Amino acid sequence: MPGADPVPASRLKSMRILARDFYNRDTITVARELLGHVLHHETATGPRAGRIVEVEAYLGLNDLAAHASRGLTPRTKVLFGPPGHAYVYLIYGVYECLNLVAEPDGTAGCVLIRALEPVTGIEAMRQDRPAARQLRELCGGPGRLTIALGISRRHNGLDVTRGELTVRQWPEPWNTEVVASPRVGITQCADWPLRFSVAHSPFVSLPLPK
DNA sequence: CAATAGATCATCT
DNA sequence: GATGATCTATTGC
Repeated sequence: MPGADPVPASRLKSMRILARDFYNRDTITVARELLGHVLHHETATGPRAGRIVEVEAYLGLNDLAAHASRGLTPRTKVLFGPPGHAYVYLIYGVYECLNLVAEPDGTAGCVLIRALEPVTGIEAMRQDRPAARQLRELCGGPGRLTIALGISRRHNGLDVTRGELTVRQWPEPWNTEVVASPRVGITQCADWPLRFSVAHSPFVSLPLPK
């Protein structure tokens, strides 16, 4: 059996959960400040968690790359709702992507979680992602990390300030260099630098920011 | 290492 | 009926 998790379950539970005020701000601030904190899913078979190292901000009506730019529809309802909730959608009929809703109730905005540094439940993640040969591939990509953590559309609309899916504050002070670069895989607003990643982290997804 | 094709379906036109 | 906020395997340089 390989090495133990960097963050054991007991330590995970002692970390404070980010409260709704954290998310009740402009989307870009929320996106940048999410870096370094820990996405935690308490599954039926135990905790799985990873430190957030890469995100993208998706704005409101003026951001044509954002689902919310089409206005209020059944799908985008959660994006226009209160902050601190999960927005999970199916992409290309195959993968699921996790976003965290920002901005006050009534204003759209969300942060796509793009990559994690795995810290808890690594063996369980590997079982669900056999294609990942390297640790860096386990949660390096929005579709990959949802599989690794067991997150799916059944989490859409969930409150992430309590319950099975939360974000926990990294306990130590952390000075990190944040890199801003264009978002991945979009055609509209393709030059807006709304992808934020931890400089020099080996867990950031491809293509690497410039 | 870079480019690309195929998988597959909810959502909106 | 077209279109993706992607991943993987495969091909080609």
